[in-house]
Amino acid sequence: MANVSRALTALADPTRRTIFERLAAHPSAVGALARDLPVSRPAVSQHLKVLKEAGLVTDTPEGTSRVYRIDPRGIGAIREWLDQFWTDALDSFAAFAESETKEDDKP
Amino acid sequence: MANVSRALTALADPTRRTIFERLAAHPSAVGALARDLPVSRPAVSQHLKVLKEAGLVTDTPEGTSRVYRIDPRGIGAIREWLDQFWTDALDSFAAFAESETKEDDKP
DNA sequence: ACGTATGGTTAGTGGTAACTTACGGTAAGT
DNA sequence: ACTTACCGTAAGTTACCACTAACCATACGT
Repeated sequence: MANVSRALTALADPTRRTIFERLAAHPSAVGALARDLPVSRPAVSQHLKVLKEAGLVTDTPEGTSRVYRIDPRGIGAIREWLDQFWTDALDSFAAFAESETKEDDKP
Repeated sequence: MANVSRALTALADPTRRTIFERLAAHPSAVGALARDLPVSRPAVSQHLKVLKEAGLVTDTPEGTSRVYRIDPRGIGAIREWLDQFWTDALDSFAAFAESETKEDDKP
């Protein structure tokens, strides 16, 4: 719940979403990410820190480099949070839609 | 995709998440929401505008009032976006975890 | 031991977004 | 017609966030 808050704020930034999608394709190091992005390397490093604190990515030291990969638990937390409303929203919306169509039947 | 971007940025704000969760429980008007929130009524109105543009809520004029309800399509868009990485992330993470345990077997 | 390569951290700055106050607009009741 | 209730919009202020520049730390190769 509290982690969902940070996860959503983390994914709200377009640059962080790009980094996240890129890591979903294949794990990468900071420099490799910065080379293909229009921002500097420190910026990428800061974004990765936010993503890591949100539980969305994990880092592993690999020699002198540092490889970042996606942490499925972060995505899972958001999914669970969304599913909390999913069925209720569908039911509520279906009931509303039905009442609307009934409204149209009025003479 | 472009809508997912706005949906995520919309849900990133804590106040908007509160409004969203409250609407998930039961549809409400602007004034009713503002009465139970620590922000002014125009603030709630602005937040609802953002949520509406993100496809997360819908509004219906009801007499002099205006009732807001959740739009399931917004949640669905985020779910689909997440599912795009869900399986890949699980596979990638499982492979990484396995390689790590193999690493532990080394003498 | 020294140099190189790769990353993380801090200070400072520009832009953006959330909030309040004030105003205008529409619908129902008298 | 006037009043009341409900809502949206505009302008302005404040706070926060993303970014760059500069610096420090760590691991590999010679």
